[in-house]
Amino acid sequence: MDSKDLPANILDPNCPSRVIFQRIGDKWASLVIQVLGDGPVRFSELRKMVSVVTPKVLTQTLRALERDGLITRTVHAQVPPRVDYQLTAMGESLLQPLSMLREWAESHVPTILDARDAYDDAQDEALLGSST
Amino acid sequence: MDSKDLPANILDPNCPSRVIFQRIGDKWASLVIQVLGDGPVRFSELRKMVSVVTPKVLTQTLRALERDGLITRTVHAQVPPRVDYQLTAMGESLLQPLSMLREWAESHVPTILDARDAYDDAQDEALLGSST
DNA sequence: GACAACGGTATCCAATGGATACTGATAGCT
DNA sequence: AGCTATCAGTATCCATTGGATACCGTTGTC
Repeated sequence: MDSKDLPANILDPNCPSRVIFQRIGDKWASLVIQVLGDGPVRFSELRKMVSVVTPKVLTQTLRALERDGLITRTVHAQVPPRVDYQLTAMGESLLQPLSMLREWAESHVPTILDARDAYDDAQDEALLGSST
Repeated sequence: MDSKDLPANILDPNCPSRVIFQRIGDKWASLVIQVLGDGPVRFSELRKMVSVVTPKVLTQTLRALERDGLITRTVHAQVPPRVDYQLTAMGESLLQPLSMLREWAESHVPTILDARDAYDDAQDEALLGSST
């Protein structure tokens, strides 16, 4: 069997769902969306809340999210400028799946840290053993 | 208020949950885990199923997942060699949150593609307008 | 003894991410 | 009038990562 029996396949590199899946998994995008879950936030606030992201990368992330229709960008004609970012309805629909992931991550922190320690110790021993 | 009233905070760059959250969001890791959801798979099979990933990057991904205790690596003493990768119990517990994300991605493909087209068209027009 | 199968490494180059400095408009202070 | 601060970004440069490709070691088969 091949991948034909899967529906809208994320495993197919030509399937747009894969691209979208990876946009969600982007290092900063998912954090931004979760921050915006509480309402509109302006650029400088986002920078503080999603620490530590450089302005260039934050801009890239926001543009990508805007392009995909997950957030809106509202410029207020003021000086100094004020730009608000806000989730769209589609963006909000991402909050729940994302928060499940976040909960998973938070609840498995200790187990994973233990696994890392054990793995690293095993590596160290293997190295020591091979040199003696 | 600051971030103190959030529990195990993903937004805090010093919190391990953030690192773990981003490992899950890794471009290849999440795909590998979903492929392994159906049972153990050997290296070369993984390469085919998670197309298109280079061996170097696949190895990096697998080592990282192994280190975090999400998968196990089993070497069979054969020639040619056979190495199976398999989810641990913790790895399996990730399947459900991941599949929710996958379902979200798959179901929103058309909307997002439309949003992209609209955005790109608007950009094009803005460019044309500014040059005339 | 050449070749194929498998699970990787090694090497090199391109793309991405990140640190830092800077811009442009204006309001407020001195 | 000039200096400074605020804000939302750009511009520039460098480090890290990701990716393409070639190659390796082992052993069974021809």
